[in-house]
Amino acid sequence: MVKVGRPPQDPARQLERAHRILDAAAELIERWGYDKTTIDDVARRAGVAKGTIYLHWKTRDELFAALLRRERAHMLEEVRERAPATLRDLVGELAAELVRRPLMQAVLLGDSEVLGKLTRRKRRGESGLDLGAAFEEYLGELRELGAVRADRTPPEQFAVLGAVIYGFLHTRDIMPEAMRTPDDRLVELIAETAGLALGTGTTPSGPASRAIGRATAGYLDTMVEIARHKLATSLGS
Amino acid sequence: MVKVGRPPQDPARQLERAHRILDAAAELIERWGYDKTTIDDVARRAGVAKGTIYLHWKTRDELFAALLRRERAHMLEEVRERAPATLRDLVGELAAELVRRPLMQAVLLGDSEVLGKLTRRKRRGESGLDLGAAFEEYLGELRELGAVRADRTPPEQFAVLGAVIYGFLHTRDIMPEAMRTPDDRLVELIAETAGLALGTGTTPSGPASRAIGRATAGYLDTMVEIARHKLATSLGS
DNA sequence: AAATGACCACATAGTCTCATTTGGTCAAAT
DNA sequence: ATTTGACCAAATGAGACTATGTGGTCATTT
Repeated sequence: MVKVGRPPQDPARQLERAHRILDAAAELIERWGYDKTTIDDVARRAGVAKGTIYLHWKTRDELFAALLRRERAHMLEEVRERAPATLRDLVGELAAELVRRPLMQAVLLGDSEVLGKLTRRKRRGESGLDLGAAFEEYLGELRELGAVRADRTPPEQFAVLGAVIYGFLHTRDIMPEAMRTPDDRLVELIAETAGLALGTGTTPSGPASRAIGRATAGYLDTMVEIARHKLATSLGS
Repeated sequence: MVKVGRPPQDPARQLERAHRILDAAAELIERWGYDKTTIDDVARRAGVAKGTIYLHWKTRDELFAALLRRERAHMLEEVRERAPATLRDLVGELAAELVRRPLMQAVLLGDSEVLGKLTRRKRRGESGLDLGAAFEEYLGELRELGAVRADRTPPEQFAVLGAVIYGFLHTRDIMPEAMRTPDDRLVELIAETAGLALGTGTTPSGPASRAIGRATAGYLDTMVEIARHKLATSLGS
């Protein structure tokens, strides 16, 4: 009884290859934009044949969806690792990640230079809605803990936060590079503005403070979990 | 000695005609956008011949520049009339005017649907810079009066304000109409956010309060003056 | 002098054709 | 069982030419 055919591959190697392909895609997209990045380019850069890419994803769009999901998952994981304990800090960490992640920024701002034809498709498709729902829930908790103003509904709070983050990031990349606020200062301004706009301005008591930290950690756990799950789906596991 | 030729026209009638032309242009631009609005359309709607328009402005672009300047002057006059006495109220009145003026909003947001090819030209050409300079001066005064936080430079304050206004207005017209915050509530949110983000949170004393009112009125006077002057230039006087 | 609208140069939109590129498949190689 | 790259249909782009529409002018009219 002799063995025939090639033995099955190590799934870990396959995953590693998927990530290598995504790395290649990320570099190319950041440099040339979605429209001008071809599957052949990606394959060449990743050191695999074109067909191999189609072993992982059925279409070009799915490849890029996976890329964006991975980016989001990494971003959220990074934020969670920094363990922000308040809304203000959470926003700060989020902003800090955003300014160093061109892809996430492009998605947030709907930058057609980078996203090309898929500019308007992914926007409210997923990030918008369930990210919004979970966040509003989190805001509700904070409100009961007296950590955010009670004179606005959670959807309004969410709108405020969205406007602040969106506004700062967009004006940033409209500005002539010369007179641009340095990134780290910008992040501070975003965090502080969000804190002032949403917070109550009072210092919470010890127990309340711990509860706030727990709520924030919980929110991040949820988000990371969702992001990871969606990523896993996109990597075909 | 007999009179020859046609008697000179009443300058007041000419001005009235210029405004009629601008009215026509405004309606058409708001409806069809800059690119799709032709001089012929404007002439027909205003009830004058095409050549007449060129008696007022040398090029199409100058006509539209005049239109935008008139709009801005009207907006600022309106705001001044409401006599806001604090930064918060100033922002509120400004926002209220913006949400009801599609053209100003288009300029602020760089809406290419409306502005077409001239999207990126007028932006930092004038509104951006000298509006910015005068505003930063005003912020400096408020700061010395203890009405705004001293932990940020005026350019930073300006950036914050820009981001807030920009962010709210942009997210507003991205949103599906259904789940949009009502305009009046949105204006409140903008004003309040700006107040919280820039203000010191303290209630100023009587004299300080009056000084703040005076500074605000002074700023508006300056802006109205500049706007009127530029408008006058654009109407060929 | 003031106003007009026929007129022109020119940019843009449309159409057709031909050459190249690209997403996706699959028989062959390992 | 995996991986590959030659292969194909379909999309995209380049080129050449025409039709249309538009900003701006100016001889003519009032």
